[in-house]
Amino acid sequence: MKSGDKRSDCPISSSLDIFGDRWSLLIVRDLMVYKTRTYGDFTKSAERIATNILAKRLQVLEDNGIIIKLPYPDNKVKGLYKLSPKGVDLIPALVEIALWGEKYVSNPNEGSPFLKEVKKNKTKFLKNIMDQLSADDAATSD
Amino acid sequence: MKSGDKRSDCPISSSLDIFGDRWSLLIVRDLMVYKTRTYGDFTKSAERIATNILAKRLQVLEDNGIIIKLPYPDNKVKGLYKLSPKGVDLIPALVEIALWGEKYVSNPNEGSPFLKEVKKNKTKFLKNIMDQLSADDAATSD
DNA sequence: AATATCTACTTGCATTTTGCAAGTAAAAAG
DNA sequence: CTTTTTACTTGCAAAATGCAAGTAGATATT
Repeated sequence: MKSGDKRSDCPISSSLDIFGDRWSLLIVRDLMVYKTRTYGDFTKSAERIATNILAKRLQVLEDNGIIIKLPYPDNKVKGLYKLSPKGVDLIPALVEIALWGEKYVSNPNEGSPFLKEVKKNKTKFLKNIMDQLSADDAATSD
Repeated sequence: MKSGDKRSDCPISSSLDIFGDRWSLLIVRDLMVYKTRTYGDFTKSAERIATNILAKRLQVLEDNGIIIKLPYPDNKVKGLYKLSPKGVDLIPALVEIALWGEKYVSNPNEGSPFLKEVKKNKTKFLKNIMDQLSADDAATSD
């Protein structure tokens, strides 16, 4: 988990060194669904992450260039987190995990509208959402 | 990590409740690459998992129906682990994680032959490897 | 048959991570 | 000027991780 210690050169292993825990990908999920989030927003998600864990995960994700912290417009206390391009590129993996989870471990009667779209046309869904999040990137960088 | 406690109904969250740690998906990776492994084989992988952790992860993965433990032919000590169909279905997620890792956190000069194939034709690669592992399923179940 | 070795674990213990509850400091709102 | 909101930090108990060593039964060796 600390930056610098890679267990091996395997890309899967190196990836898991960064986000192989129970929380990191949920943060990415929230940023995929909502585009931007404040610290407080994250604490309100269904899984109820503890604030100390949240702070650490946000730091690791930021250190690894997966998320970006921006100042909140006209407010010096709040911050706004969003996915970087590197973070946006995690969406295909996230979607595959979601599909697996829905198939094998989810309540059958609560299919999310998101996953319904994914199953209708995965390629189209990915292009749409990734383009959208990338467009936000371009917008905020000027 | 214990069976039974789901943090929420989100399929991503529920999936991570099972394999959201630094080791589980490496076990799945080894079974994807090598088809079958003994306990000792796993301990020889590059990341050098400790034997107590390995035993626990194998148990959790077996409890969750992701891997299957078979007797080793003509040997009462050894066991042979392999992916179940549910485990085989994790391969698309694993491949996306590998692609992300190769793009962002891997040594640029060591592209695996596996990933080269994936990048040439992802759909074909997935079909081939998943069919192959499923065929092994059918063979061992009679 | 006796012994050594191999295989799959288990156990003990130190370290690290997680999780909960409470606290804090600065900005914003009233 | 006081209260509230926001983003954290801190202290501490519990759980997970990691290392090293131990064990028990099957297998190979002499």
